[in-house]
Amino acid sequence: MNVPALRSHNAALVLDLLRTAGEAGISRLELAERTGLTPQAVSKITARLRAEGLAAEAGHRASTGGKPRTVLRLVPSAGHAVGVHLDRDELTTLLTDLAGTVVALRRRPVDLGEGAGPVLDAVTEEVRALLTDGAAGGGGPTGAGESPGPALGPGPALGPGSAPGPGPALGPGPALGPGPALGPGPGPVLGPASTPAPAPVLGVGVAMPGPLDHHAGVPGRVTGFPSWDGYPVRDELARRLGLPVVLDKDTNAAALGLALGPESPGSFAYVHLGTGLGAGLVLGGAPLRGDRTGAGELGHQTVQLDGPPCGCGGRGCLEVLCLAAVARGELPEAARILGAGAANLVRLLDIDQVLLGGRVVLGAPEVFADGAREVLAGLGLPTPVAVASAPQAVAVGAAWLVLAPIFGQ
Amino acid sequence: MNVPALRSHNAALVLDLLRTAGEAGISRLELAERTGLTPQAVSKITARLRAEGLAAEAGHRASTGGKPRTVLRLVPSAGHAVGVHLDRDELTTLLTDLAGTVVALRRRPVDLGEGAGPVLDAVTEEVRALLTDGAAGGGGPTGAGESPGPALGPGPALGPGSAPGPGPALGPGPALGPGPALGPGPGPVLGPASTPAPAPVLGVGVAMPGPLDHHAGVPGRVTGFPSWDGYPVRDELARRLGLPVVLDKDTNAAALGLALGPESPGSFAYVHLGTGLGAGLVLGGAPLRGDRTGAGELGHQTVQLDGPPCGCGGRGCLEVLCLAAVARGELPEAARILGAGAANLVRLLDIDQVLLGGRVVLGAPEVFADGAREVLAGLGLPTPVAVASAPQAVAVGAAWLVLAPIFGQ
DNA sequence: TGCACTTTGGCAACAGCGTTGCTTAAGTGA
DNA sequence: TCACTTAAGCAACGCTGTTGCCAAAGTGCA
Repeated sequence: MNVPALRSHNAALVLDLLRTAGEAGISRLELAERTGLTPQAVSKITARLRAEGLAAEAGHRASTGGKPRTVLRLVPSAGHAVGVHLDRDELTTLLTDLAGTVVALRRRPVDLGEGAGPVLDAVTEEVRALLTDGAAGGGGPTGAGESPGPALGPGPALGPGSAPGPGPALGPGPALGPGPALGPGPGPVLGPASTPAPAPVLGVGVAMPGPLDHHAGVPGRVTGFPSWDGYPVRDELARRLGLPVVLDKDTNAAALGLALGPESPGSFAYVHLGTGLGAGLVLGGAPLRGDRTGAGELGHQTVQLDGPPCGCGGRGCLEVLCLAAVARGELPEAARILGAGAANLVRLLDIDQVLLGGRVVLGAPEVFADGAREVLAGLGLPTPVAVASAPQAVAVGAAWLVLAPIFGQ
Repeated sequence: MNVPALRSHNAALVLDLLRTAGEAGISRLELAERTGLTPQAVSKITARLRAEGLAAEAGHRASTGGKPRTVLRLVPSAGHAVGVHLDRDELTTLLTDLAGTVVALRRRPVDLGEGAGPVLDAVTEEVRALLTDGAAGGGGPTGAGESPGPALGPGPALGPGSAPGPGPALGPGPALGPGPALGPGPGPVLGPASTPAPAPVLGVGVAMPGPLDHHAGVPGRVTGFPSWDGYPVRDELARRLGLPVVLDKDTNAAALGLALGPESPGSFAYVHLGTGLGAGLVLGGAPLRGDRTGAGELGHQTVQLDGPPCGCGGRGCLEVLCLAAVARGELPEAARILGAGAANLVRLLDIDQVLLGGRVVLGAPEVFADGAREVLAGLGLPTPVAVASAPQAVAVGAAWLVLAPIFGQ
């Protein structure tokens, strides 16, 4: 790591603390404590962030006998990201601001079986529509002046992005390079930017079912739709939209979104029961992808030695047992089986929480949550179980694929 | 991260590359390529490392039409670590150099049931004996002059250690702080140190069964021996030996040692079948501990819904089924069950290799390896299965608990 | 009302990081 | 012998976070 990388690193550190502080904000001295940097260093860094339009002062704390601390906040409208959830039968596209708040949302049916070409046509249409229609207002509740809608196109790069590391591979297309920072630039530095430039769209995150090559942006095996295997989704979409594109598995994206959202525990599993059964794992705050983005293949865990055969070649796979129970209408039994799978995760990975999601779960959230809770309690595990209720959790997570690197995640 | 932390970080980066290069060594330009730093920066960093006695020049590569590259190597004898494996019925202590090579080894029976006091007496005795008897020679095959044996005692600190981060908690006792570096210091910088100071022992790593609080250095629950629960093993041992002590679960330590040893894949699971069944997980090169050091609890994975009851409150736990088969003398069946557990790991975590170890496995290594291999192959998983044959794998891993932070791991 | 005290946060000088530009060292090949 | 190539050190430099100092903006007591 060299000195510019150090600068990016610390800026991302501060930016992430601003993000997690949310609307409550955070003072310079708190930032210094949390980062381990000196107050003076934090002052310099936040001054740069304010000049770039990413942070703003927002009131003061009560005095404790001296000068009151100035509260700083992230300016969510300083950038936007597109999240695309490409499910087997539905396409969800949405636009979020820097804080991950959904600004605009579109949904339409789609059939992955039609093949990559027609489906990517649909994605392109939806994203274009989102960026022209949905681009009105949407500024956060900062009160520091509404910004105009996000501007389509590459635009200047935002924040730290040049540090070599395991971040998602962005590109080709317009790269998120070091370059000059976004916003009003180093011109008028005083206070909130008087005439903020249109906040650019930083990129497009795409979440798809099945394992894929996350770095190359190529699906590996979309079960049931072999025509997608190896299709260069990322490069093709980046070419069409003129924006950086990141690709990841649906459950991984959902887990990322939940990890960076509010009230996220350090380690948790997002268990998704929809047309299939999968999990997204977040360990110590970081999503676990695996070298082949294959991590989280919960559906084909053997939980019944010599049980009923599964299409994967195994026997007694969790997915088969669980979905069979669902098909029989025995939801409590399905919940019990799902609970056993969740308990295995909790014990193996020492995680703090289980989040359930997916269409089947959302059809009877309490049944599944209670069923899983009961299994865990029976094993003496106090791990809380909750339902991730937002139906667009995956699409929001897809947008976080773009946003996360800005915050050093 | 501040500037001194940056310096430590890059030094650790270079040191780790020197370590992995082993006896073959690595040139400055290769280091520059691999770290992303400029050749000049690498020159400065390696000059410091040579001045500290941690690295040395060792010959030249063949010329490719210009000045031949100078090969640099780690000086393994520049530091030593003690590894302690405290098993239920046996105590293994060993001394390694910086490269993790075992320099001296002691073994003796012990009974954890006697309680912490008497057992720690034994550990103290063994470590003292190791450091006085085993301290003769043992310098690596560097050919750069044999160093005298390791010197007991705190001595000056070695390498980077002040960076705040998730490294193992060392201490209290003599801290591995920033302080001046080990070796001849910035006096005579030319060539290999002419009269190297005795290489100090950097600390003691202890591996024990069962989950424990890794940061506090306190065992949580040593199954069958409740008298250990909550005993301050780390602090007590650090006080007696006057050395920093790090504590971890046995399987985690073994996995760490295997991860940092030669020929380690990026992600693997070390599956240990001895008096119990557990696993150490290494994902992307980093060991997974979990917040409560509970990760790797493979033994109580449910693989037979509604199967035979287990002492843990569950039914159909992998450990119960597997050990029952062993007790019946049906080793191939035990291997098949173990293979199913390993397959679950491979699929869930997208790992590259399965390493088997532990007393039961070592009693019939081929039976278990073949049995597990067969299960994986039947599921279409090409993941290689190997046996970690060294009986002191856990003790070596314990020593790596001390060494790993030096290399930024 | 006035003054001492506390706390925040910016300005300026500074040490030290990796980088850049250049030079020297040490080989190959015609 | 000489031109060329490659490796690696020296010196100057830009920029990082740090340190020392001081102004700003509050509280609290006389």
